[in-house]
Amino acid sequence: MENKEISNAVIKRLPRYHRYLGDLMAQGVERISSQELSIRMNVTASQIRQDLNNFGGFGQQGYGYNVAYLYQEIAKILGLDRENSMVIIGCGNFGRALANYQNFENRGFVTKAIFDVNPDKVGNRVRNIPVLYIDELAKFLQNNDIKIAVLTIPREEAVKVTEVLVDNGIKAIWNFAHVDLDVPSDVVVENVHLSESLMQLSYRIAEAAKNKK
Amino acid sequence: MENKEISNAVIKRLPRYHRYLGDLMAQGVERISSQELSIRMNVTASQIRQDLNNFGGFGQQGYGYNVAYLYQEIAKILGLDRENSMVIIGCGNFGRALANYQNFENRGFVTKAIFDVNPDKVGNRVRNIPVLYIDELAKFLQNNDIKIAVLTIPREEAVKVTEVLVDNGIKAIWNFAHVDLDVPSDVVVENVHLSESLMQLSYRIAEAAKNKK
DNA sequence: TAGATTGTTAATCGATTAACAATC
DNA sequence: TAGATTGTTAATCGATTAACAATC
Repeated sequence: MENKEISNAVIKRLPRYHRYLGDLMAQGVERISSQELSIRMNVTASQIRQDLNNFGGFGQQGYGYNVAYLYQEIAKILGLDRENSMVIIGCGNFGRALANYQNFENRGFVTKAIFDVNPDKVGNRVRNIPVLYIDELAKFLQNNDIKIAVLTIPREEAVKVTEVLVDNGIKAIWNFAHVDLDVPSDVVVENVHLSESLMQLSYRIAEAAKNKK
Repeated sequence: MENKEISNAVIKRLPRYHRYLGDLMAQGVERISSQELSIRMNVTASQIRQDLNNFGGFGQQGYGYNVAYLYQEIAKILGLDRENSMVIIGCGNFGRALANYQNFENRGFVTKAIFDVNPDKVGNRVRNIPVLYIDELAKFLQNNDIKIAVLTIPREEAVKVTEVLVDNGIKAIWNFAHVDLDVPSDVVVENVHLSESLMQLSYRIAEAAKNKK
């Protein structure tokens, strides 16, 4: 009820905590202090404690944090304790690459179908996931409980398909199209703008070159 | 010389300005005020003016900004006015997807070669880009002026290959491997952690579900 | 108990927004 | 010139870091 409104900065850091804790578990580490973890992750111990305390007290004074327990709690916070069914829109190189990525499935992100406009691709399977014709998307969404739609299609198509998705109750979109989608406030969009990421890298190269002079 | 140290928040927004200005150009818009642009981009006009003034005064009082000019200036700031040659390490689904992405080339990011451990893949071509054996990487870097190395390989391999890259003078890494690379301070790394992006989306889904109750 | 380390409050730092004088 | 809008300074807001009392 009383929602403290977690800041975006914190949310972005959660998956990284999850990863480091998973690595620690794999290394057989049982407990860790915010201090030790801060050194490994190259952040401040204060930040770690502040971040975690947004969600509750997971540690114990004088002891630190139990790695396995904290790992599990963060997984819960991130919603990794349930299945997130997905559809991928666009069976191009990217769509197929994502469909083939076993790792997502391990974390509960299961792709149920891939959709494409190209009739030649329809009927194929990618790692046992059926490729369906894009016109069947609306019906598919009505008949299946899909949590996430992944958009790996060009911008114009992405804008059009988003309407179909929203009209058919999709509440989460993972958007690889290079466009800002306009959706109702109860639909969450996570953008992956690869060309923007590449441009940031390019900026830093240019900056480094300038500083050398 | 006097480097004002541009904040990360600003750098992240630059590509988005670039995109919106490109769209405006395509729409035939010649001039735009920070106010108009702020409405389209859903940010404050103040932020736009502050951001741009980190790099110089590109506007004119009483007029606003010339779209084509500002577009070009931001492109320069982002280093898009020169060629950024790349190599892609890993000819899996992702490596091939990136190699096939024509859009990068249009912005000056040209892939010169793809490297892989699998001898079966070596000798093939992806859109005319040769696939070479990973053992030839060091020699290739010595004989070619490569700006960016793109890592689309598993984490353990990524860590190993990074050593080869750094030893052979690579100063920029676009890292798709789910690991934090340890590099000297003059090497810039831009991470694309897809599973972290997906987890953030998952968090927001979980959060929305909680708030509904 | 003494030592360690959390949870949390207070202080600092940085980024965003507001305001307005400068100027086209 | 009058109106519009920038460039920039000042005010506010939020996030990070420091400090320390609580407590295991």
